Amino acid sequence: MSGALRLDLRSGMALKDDAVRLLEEIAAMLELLGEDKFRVNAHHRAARSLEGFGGDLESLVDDPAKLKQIPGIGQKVADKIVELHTTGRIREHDELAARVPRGLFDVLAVPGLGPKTVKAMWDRLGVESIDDLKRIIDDGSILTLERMGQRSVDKIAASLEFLQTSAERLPLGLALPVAERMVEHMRAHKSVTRAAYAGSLRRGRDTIGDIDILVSATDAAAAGEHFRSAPGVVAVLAAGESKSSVRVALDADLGRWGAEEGRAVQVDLRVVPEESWGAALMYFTGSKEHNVRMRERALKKAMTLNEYGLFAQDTDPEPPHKRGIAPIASRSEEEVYAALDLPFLPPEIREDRDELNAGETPRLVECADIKAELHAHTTESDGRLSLDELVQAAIDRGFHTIAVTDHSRSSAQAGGLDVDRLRAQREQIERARETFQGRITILHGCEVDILADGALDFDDDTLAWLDLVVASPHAALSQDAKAATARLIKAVSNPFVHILGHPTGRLIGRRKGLEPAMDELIAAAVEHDTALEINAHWLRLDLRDTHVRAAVDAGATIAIDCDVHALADFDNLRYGISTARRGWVKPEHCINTWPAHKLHTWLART
DNA sequence: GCCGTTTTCGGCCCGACTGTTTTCAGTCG
Repeated sequence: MSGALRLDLRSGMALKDDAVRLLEEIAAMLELLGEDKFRVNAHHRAARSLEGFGGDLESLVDDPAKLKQIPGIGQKVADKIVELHTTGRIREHDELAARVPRGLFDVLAVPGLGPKTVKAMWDRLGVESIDDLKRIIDDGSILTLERMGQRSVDKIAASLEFLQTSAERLPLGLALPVAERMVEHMRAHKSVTRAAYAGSLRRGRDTIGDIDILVSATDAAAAGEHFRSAPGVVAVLAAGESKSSVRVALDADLGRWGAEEGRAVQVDLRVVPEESWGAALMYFTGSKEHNVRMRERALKKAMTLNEYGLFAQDTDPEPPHKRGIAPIASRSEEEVYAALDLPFLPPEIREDRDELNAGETPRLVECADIKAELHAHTTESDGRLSLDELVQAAIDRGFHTIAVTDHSRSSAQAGGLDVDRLRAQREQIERARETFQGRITILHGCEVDILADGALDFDDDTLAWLDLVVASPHAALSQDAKAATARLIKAVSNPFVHILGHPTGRLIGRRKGLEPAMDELIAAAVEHDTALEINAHWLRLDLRDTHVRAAVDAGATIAIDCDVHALADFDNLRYGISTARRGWVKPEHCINTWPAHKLHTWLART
């Protein structure tokens, strides 16, 4: 196959996704073959760094020097990415794959099994798949391995069971309520002085692997016991002095998400002394990569950082907190950052994406900044709120503007409006404007379908007549990257379109959505002054964080909208805000924060 | 394999828990 043809086939995010996967696999295979651990780690790190890279790999591949500017990517990995781009393969990966059975990746994914154990199973017992693992458990031969007793086997068997039900990461919107209940549960205990959730949940990632709960308590043992007996706990995985792990059933409060029944989420508890709260919260909030950077920075300043605090470095191998040494900083995160000559960094940006060079604490957008909802449905299409109910809900939230944006005709399953119904809706809008006069601005908009070829559902006259146009893709969401790029660029280039709604159409864990060349789409949005939406529903969060960062860097305008269909959807704002903050969105970038006059002037620009 | 406000060579973050061990290896975050 020629390079040119291959180039056409590979675009959008495909190259990045493939590179991340192959680099991770190279790392895993090197590890299973017992290769140098620093080389293994370098591949892990390159993959993680690439994953967080928001730009288009495509545009960098012609200039390997630019590839090398991505942290963790040096000459060798850059060469591999170029090789992947031009040939569709990485020779080193092929060679390793010929030596390491693919099924071992599944075995490696079993909680509690790491490379050392899997390698021993493979070398000594010929395990090459999950089925082989089950076989050596059933026939008892697993017990012949070094350091392998019945208790370990029982844990592996339980992990295999767990994998059947909870292999995927959990959407933020399902995890956060569980975490908040657990924090409340811990605060209710008399010995608990502080409680908070940490981890990727506190960083606001769109999905989370497990929930981290941090508490300080006067009686650590009692707090741990209280934790392990919380409502919903279905299994206790670990019960140490300062650390406990449990699994909590998820199906208790899922309501309309019946499909999630039977799932469980792991919740970890750490009990720390009150005086270490800040260092511990920082440590357990992560990310891992951010923490590594922080420790490296501490070392350069002759200090050492752990979850108990920041300490002056010495040569004693015993951890400083066990020797009664007073930390330089530990009580609050602010204190620790300050001692390392850093501004406080909000949890959402702690991803080792250059945040240590921020200079000052960035003023990121907050829920309280949001003064307008610009994407909302009523009973006229597939919403559950009447027009008056919608408007009242917006007033209750202190908004100065609410836009009514029911679906257009092509979204027939959602009761989309044709031109006649849309025109007729204006009468309702006018009546509501009288009813709520002086209390809020009601905009008559529409969420107009972007058809597969990028054409919109209504002609320009109709679009121009509306106060606000949200253009969104709803169908043909599996078209190839090239078609998707052209389609979305055509939409944002339409002078009557104000906002590109849920640009990719992804549904987290369920549907991948479109994969346009994001740099090109962002550039077009900047050129035509079209806002890119962060759809706040926790199943969408679309744009995703890394693309938001790329958009902000390119000078794009952002809209954060709840895509309201029911009253509770307004509460999804927090998830959209998390994603925005992860993308370094400041209030001035986001049209929903603008004062009424500025927003209305911007909308009326055409 | 990456990286450099002490370095282009020689380093590479830190601690808790578990299970199997008479002192520690493996895993996890």
